[in-house]
Amino acid sequence: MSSQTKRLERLITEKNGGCCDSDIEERLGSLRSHHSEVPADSDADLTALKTLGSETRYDIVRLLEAANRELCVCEINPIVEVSGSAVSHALSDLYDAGLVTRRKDGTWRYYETTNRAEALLKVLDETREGDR
Amino acid sequence: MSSQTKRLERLITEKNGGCCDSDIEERLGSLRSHHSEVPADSDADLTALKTLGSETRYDIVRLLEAANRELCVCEINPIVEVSGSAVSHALSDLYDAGLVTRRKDGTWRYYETTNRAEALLKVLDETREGDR
DNA sequence: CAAATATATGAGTGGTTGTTCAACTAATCA
DNA sequence: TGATTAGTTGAACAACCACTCATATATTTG
Repeated sequence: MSSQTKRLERLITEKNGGCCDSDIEERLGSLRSHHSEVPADSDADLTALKTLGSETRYDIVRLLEAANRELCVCEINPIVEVSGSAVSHALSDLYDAGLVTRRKDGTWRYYETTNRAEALLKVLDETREGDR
Repeated sequence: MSSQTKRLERLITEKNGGCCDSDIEERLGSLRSHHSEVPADSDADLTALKTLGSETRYDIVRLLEAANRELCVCEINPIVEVSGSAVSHALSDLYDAGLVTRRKDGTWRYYETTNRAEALLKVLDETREGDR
């Protein structure tokens, strides 16, 4: 028995007044089944969170959301304090992560937030310091 | 004039048929004001996103959410595939980020998701591949 | 077609992050 | 008090990330 399950045995013993092997298996099985409920494409979730969780990219998405319309790269560039190249990298990452859409118009490129990005920002606004 | 604003001048010229310095200033001012709407504690947002955006920590929060009750560290340890120390680090980070609560009971430590964490997971579930 | 422009992409690099190992604290119990 | 146990913390290090610079692509214009 691993040291991990020994601790669990002790917890069950203390709580239930006793513990046999099947109790441990049952508890572990229950926890594992919870764990397997993790959505199939949790990778997409992780990418979205990771991508939005960097200052430059977060700033850009906030700007797009506040503007409430698609913005040209040349409108974003002068506002964000990194090189044009960094903005381009950031927008590309955001696009790959499903957080912005892209539209070409001649030599201009327009970006706009997706529902997912907007929903995430909304939740952040709504749960600010209102934690349990 | 910076190269950044030259591009913007060209965009306004093409779209409006003309562009003077005040047009550029007006557009820049508008964009800057949008940008300043970024919530005061965007740091907390960034921390939350960054913290939830790592596989181990995301897994733990998903487990806590699915269990729908507080879990002891010794219940989390056998499920997640990293060392107990890594789980402890992860839980500590999640706590600092406002994504889980902590409760001590003798030598045991119980963790549970916060509203913020639950709300974020819910949005991820609701916006999965339903992007615009 | 050549020049200019808007943006994208790749390589390189310093800084950040997630993990493990070892040492530590706090609580229980003999 | 000493031993045991649950969990935390710090140091160290490999892996990863975000930036800049240089270069490339695609579109428009002369």
